[in-house]
Amino acid sequence: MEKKSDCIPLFPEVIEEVQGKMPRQRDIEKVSSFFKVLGDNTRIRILYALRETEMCAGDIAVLLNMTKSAVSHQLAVMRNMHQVRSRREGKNIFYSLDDQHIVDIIEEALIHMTHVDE
Amino acid sequence: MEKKSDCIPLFPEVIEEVQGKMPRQRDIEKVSSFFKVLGDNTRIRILYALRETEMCAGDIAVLLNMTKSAVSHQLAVMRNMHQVRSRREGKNIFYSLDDQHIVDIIEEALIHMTHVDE
DNA sequence: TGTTCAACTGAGCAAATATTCACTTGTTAA
DNA sequence: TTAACAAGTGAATATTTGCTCAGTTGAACA
Repeated sequence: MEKKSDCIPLFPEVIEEVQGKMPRQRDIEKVSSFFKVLGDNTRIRILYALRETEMCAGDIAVLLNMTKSAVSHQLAVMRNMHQVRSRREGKNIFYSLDDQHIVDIIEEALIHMTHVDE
Repeated sequence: MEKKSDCIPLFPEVIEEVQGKMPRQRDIEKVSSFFKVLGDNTRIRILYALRETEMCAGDIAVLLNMTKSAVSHQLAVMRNMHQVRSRREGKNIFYSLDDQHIVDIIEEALIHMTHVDE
């Protein structure tokens, strides 16, 4: 691997120790990808909507005042990340949160943010 | 507010009820901004490094094999979001995680992601 | 005071990404 | 089978954003 950093190590032993305790790049990538999907206004609004009840795609678009295409694209992203799941019923496709884990995360985030003044 | 959605409400009563339970846009913005900062490979690596110990900016750059400028920019973003804090000691500036909350979040995320097969 | 070094910062650029637009798919009912 | 409608999709566009480059700031020490 080529050297890109323009810094001289100040505490090489610290760097080495931390180096050894870093998670695998593969796992880090998973974590940041997961958070990246949460880091968008539209997608977070969809999650907070689905926290209340399942909804069909078109109604989500109405709720968020967006086109169904834009919503569809975002739902696909969230489905790939297993944050939402879908179920077809006739012409409609209903979306809901994929599991309890995602509920916990957005619930806790909201509590934290609401209580942070600024 | 202008109408942008190209969909006809299928369950207007559901939409209205969810509408009433949505968090304030202000809070939603805070949450998504917070996650957006977590949704980057470089920044997540910095957080996992600081989980072990405080480090000075240059050593973080060496650890991640990046320029100090690139790291500095990201540290500024994270400092603004209160995810890391800094402390000057002579010519060095040491960075550490801002509070226990951020530790919990990245800890739980890692556990979750590590256990998700794919 | 002047030099050195760690770190920060603003402007610019290249890559990533959210939305739009036009079109396709899949289902229901006439 | 055809019409109507909900939803998905690919390409194009516009915006966001991470990194580089060049220069600045602040602290230690000769």
